[in-house]
Amino acid sequence: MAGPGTPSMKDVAARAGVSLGTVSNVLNKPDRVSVQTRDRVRAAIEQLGFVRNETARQLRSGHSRTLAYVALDSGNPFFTDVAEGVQDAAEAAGLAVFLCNSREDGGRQDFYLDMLEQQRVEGILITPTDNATDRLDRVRGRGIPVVVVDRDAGPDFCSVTVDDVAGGELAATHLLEAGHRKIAYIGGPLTIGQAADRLTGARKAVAAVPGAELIVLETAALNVAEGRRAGERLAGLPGSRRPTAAFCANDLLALGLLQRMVRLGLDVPGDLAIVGYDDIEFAGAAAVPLTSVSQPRHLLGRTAAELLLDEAAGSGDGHEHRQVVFSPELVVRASTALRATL
Amino acid sequence: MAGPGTPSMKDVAARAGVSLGTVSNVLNKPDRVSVQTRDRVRAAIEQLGFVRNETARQLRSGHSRTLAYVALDSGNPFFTDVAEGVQDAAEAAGLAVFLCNSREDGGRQDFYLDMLEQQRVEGILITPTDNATDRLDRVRGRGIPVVVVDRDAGPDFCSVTVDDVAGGELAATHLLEAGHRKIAYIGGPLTIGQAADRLTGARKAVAAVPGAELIVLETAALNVAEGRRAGERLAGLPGSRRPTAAFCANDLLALGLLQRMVRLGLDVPGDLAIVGYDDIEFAGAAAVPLTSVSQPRHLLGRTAAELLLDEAAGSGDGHEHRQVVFSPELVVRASTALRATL
DNA sequence: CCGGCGCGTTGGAACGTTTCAAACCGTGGT
DNA sequence: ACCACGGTTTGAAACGTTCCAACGCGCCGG
Repeated sequence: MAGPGTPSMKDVAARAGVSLGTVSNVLNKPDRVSVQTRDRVRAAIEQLGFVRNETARQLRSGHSRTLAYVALDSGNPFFTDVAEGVQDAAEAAGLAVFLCNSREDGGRQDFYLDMLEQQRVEGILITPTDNATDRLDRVRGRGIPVVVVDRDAGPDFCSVTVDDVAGGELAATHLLEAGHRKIAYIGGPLTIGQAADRLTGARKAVAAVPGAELIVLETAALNVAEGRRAGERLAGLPGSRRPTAAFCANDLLALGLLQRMVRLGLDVPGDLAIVGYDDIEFAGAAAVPLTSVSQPRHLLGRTAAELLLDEAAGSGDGHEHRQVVFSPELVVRASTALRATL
Repeated sequence: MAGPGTPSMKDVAARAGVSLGTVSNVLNKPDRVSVQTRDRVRAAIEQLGFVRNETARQLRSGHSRTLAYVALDSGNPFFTDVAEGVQDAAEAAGLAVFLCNSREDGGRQDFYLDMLEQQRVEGILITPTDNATDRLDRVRGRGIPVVVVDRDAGPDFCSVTVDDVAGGELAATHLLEAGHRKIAYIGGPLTIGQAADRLTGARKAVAAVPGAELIVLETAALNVAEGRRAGERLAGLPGSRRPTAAFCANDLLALGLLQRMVRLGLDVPGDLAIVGYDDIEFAGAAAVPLTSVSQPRHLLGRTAAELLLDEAAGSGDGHEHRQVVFSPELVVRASTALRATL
C-alpha cells in the first residue's frame, strides 16, 4: 500500500518509459504518436487504472466541459422532462450537467448561481424564480452565457419558451367548440407570467364567440390543494352561475379539481368538463383521463442546451440572442369528451 | 477591454498591494490577517468582481467539495424527493451535488460513473440499475466512497434502504384487518428486489390469517400501463375467484389499476380496495385517494449523504460500513375505507 | 544591547494537466 | 559528406489556487 493515491499521467509516463507530453498526446491526439508508443502507453494506463483528472484539465485548458440547469421545482415532472432534454443535448456534446433545484426560493437560486460561477461552468440554463434579470445580468457580465428556459427575459437573453397565449386559446377554443358557453379559468397568482398569459389566450378565444363568458377564479398557487379549493368554490356557486367547463392553468390544479368533483358526486365531463395544462404523466392516469395542453418539454430542454452551446462557442463574435418560441398542442382525453360520444 | 477574462487572486493581490499568499489568507483564515490588510483586500475583491476558481482550489487542495447522486429515474417523484434530501445535506456541508439520471440504463449509468470519476467527486450516492456491484467495487477501488440508496448491496457497502418486507406486511395486514380474505398482489418483475420483498411481506401477513389467500399477478414493469393491464386481468376473473382487495408494488401500478376499475364502472373501495406503495404526491390526488405505504424519502437521501460524508471523512481509518434500514409507514386514505365508514 | 518571541506577511513549490517550441532521428536529395 | 525534412518525442511553462517554511519587525525580559 505504498503507492500514491491515484495514478497521474506522470506515473503512466514513467511506467511506459516515455515523457509526460507523449502521454498527453496519446490521450488527445493519438495520430501524432507512433503506433508502438501508443500501445505501450495505453497498456500502462490500463495497468495502473489511470483516470483523467478533469479538474486539472479544466484548469489548464480553461474549459470546464460542464453546464448547469437551475430548475424551479424538480418535483414537477415538467422540469424533470426538460432536464432530461438538457442532459441528452449535453451528453451528445460530451458535457457534464449540474442539475440544481431552486425550489422557487430566490435565496437558494442565488446560492446555486454563486456555486456555479465558482465552478466556472461553461454556461447556465435557468428557469428563474422572480424577475431576477439583474442577477442574471451580473452572471453574464462575468462571461458566463445564460439561457432562460420557460420564461421570457427580454431581447438581451437567449430564451426558449412555449407560447402560453396560444395554449390558453387552444384550450378555450376546444371547450367552446364542444358547446360550452360558461367557462371558468382557474389559475394564479396572476403575477406569474404563465398564469397570466394562459388567461389572456383564453380571454381572446372567448371574446370571439358571442354569448360566451369567462369566469376567472384566481388561485394562490398552482398545486393540487388549490385545485381542490377551487372545486369547492365552483360547487358552491348557484346552478345558474356555475360554469359547465373549467380550464386550469396547470395539471396539478386540474387533478385537484377533478378529485373534488368526483368526491362531491359530480360527473366529469358531464357536469363539468376540465382542461389542464402541461400534460404531465399523471394527467393520462387520472380517474377521468385529463384533456391537457402539452408542451414539448424534452425539446425545450434540448433546444435550450443547444442555444447555450452556440452562445458559448460563438462567444465574443457577434452572437445573436434568440428567443425560440414553441407551440403547444392539445391532447384530448375523456375529461372533455362530448356527451354524445360517451 | 484590455483586461484579462476573469480576475484571479493575483490581480486582487496586485490591486491591494499585497502578496498572493495574503489574499489566500484573507479568503481562508481571515483571523491571521491584520484588519487593515483584510479590508484592503476585500475592497479589491469587491472592485474587481473576483470569484474564486473552484477548479483550481480542487486541484491544489485535493478536495472537490462535490458529490453525486446517480438516480434511477428522475421522472419518478420518489427519486426527486430523495435527491432533495441529498441536496439539503450537501448544502449544509457546503458541497455541490451532481445529479445524474441513469434512466435504468446500465450504459448511461456507466457513462456517468466514468464522468464522476474524472471529476474526482468526493463520493457517489447511487441507486444502481442491476447488480452492478462489481462496477461499484471498481469505483470504490479508486478511492471514491460509494453509498447505495434504496438497494441492498451487501456488507461491503454503506447503504440506506427501507424495509420492504415490513412494508408489504403492513399493507397486507391493513387489508386483512379490514376483513379482506382474497387479496391480489400486483407487481413485478419479481427479479426486482423491491417487488420480491414486498411480496414476501404480504405473504407473511396472509399466512398468519387462516382462510386468507394471496393471488399473485406478476407484471412486466412498475408503471401505469401495467396497472391498467392488471385491472383488466382482475376484471376478467370470475366473481368467485376475484379478490376484494389489491396490494400494488408501487403507486403507478395502483393508479393504473384504479383508473381501469373506475372506467369499468367498479367501485373503489366497494368492489376492490387498493393499497399502493411509495405514497407519491399523486396518490393523495387520485380520484379515490390512495392508501399507500410511505417511505421517508427525504430522510433517505439525507441519511445517505451523511453516511457518505462520514465515509469520506474517516477514509482510511476504520470506517465501518453501515446498512441503515428505515421503516415504512402506512398512510390510510379512501381507497381502503371500510364500507361502514363511508 | 542582545536574544527570543509572535504576529503579519512573503515567496515559491506543488497539484495534474495542456500546449508549444525545440530537440531528435532516420531518410532522401544534392 | 551535408542539408533539409517530416514524423516523433521531449522539456518546460502555464493555468489559479493552497500550503508552508522563512522572513521582517516591534517588543519584552534579561
